[in-house]
Amino acid sequence: MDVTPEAELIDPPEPKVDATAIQRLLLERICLLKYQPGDQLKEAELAREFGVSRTPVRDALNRISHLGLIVSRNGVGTVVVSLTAEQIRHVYEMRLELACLIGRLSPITPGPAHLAALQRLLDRALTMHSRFSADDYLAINHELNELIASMIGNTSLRSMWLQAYVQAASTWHRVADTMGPEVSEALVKELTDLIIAVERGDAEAIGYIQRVHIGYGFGKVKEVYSL
Amino acid sequence: MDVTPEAELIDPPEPKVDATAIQRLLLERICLLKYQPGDQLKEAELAREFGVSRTPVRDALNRISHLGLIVSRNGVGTVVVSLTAEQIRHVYEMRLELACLIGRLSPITPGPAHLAALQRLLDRALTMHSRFSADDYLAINHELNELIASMIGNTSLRSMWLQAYVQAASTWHRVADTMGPEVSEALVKELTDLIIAVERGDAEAIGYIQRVHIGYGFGKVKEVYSL
DNA sequence: GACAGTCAGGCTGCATGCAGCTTATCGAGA
DNA sequence: TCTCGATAAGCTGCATGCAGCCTGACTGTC
Repeated sequence: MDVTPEAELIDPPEPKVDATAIQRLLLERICLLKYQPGDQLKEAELAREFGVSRTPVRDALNRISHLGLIVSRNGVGTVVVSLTAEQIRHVYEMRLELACLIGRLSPITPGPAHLAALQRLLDRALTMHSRFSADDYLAINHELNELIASMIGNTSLRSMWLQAYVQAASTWHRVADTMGPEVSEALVKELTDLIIAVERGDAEAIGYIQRVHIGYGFGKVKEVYSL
Repeated sequence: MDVTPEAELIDPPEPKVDATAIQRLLLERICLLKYQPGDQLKEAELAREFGVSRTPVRDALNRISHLGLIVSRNGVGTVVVSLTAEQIRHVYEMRLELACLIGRLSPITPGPAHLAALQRLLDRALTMHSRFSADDYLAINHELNELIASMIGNTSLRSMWLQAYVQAASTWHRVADTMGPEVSEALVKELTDLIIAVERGDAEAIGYIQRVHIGYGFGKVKEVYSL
């Protein structure tokens, strides 16, 4: 990991990294399973990686601590924790309910931008379908979720939706190994359904499509965690 | 733990204040309207008050920043922000839905401890009823909400319930002035209903009682904010 | 060989100083 | 008098050093 000063001058990969950027990066890494339960997030190490001091890293860790996905203990370290089986079930049961609220609380009708974004995701999903990759699947799913969030009119619901998504995503590390092309097909079908719903301007359908998809994922999680 | 009398006279009455304690205190002050929108939470000032440096204060502020009730801007300061009328409506609509989920997602049957706590709150509410005080009302309501949260079995729902409560509570500063004995009566009725439900072991009723109460509060908020 | 005690290494929590940004105030010029 | 620019004060963001707490390894003893 030692880098010569010369190499450091040559390799400044992340310009302008502040606490907010670090927060987003850490959360993304958790969702994309770059960090998995048990991994240690050492402040000094992350500070070196981002080329900053420990302070903004600490700030970022504090800001995402409310999600319950990381725990800092004095003298020990900051580790990514795995939700208990009960917590996982609770999060998924909650997501099923939240999905149904998307169409009921201040629904917004998606525009052409949403449709185009969905088309792009569908293209990527179809491309991946020929050669499945868990990482790609997670990335597409991640972007899809943010897109769905942007279609949620109720700001409070949107916040909780994103929160529950991150918590659920953090549990997929044990599912990722068992994932095959069938989840890719399910993703294609989900995106197709969403595109149809958006084309028809059926905002209410979006939530229910999400509910179906979450239920599907819940089933896979149940198997792995024997809930 | 023993302190010399001299030190006790000099020292502030808050021993062992770390970032977690400051976090709880700040949130409580927001819920109890000690801090209102527009107020500045200066790190240095809070640090002096709690007898610590700016660092744990910063950590506490960062941890509660996800609620959207405070905003820090470089060079300006950290201020308590007022939710927009739309956000307030969204939070309340969300709380109405969350209340209905209490009895559906992993309901837990309250025990004698919950009943006793409710009785104590009812006593305090009845005492206050003879001489109304907005501060006392908010304090009782605050403790009641934490008690309700302890009756929510689904951990994810509990977290979101508390989150939505804090956001709603931060908007009551404009309602507090118009509050009179009638809200005290409503609180007494709510507590009475809750006690009856708990005595009957009717866990499902708790959520619906809450929903009624939230709807009542929503009505008052609507008037003040002309939603 | 087993076990308990000790010590060193490493990590987070906290204190403190500096830099950068923003705003308000004051003064000079038109 | 009004306007605009400079300046100073204050706040947050960041860097850095120290203290306290855990843990794991090592060693001396039984």
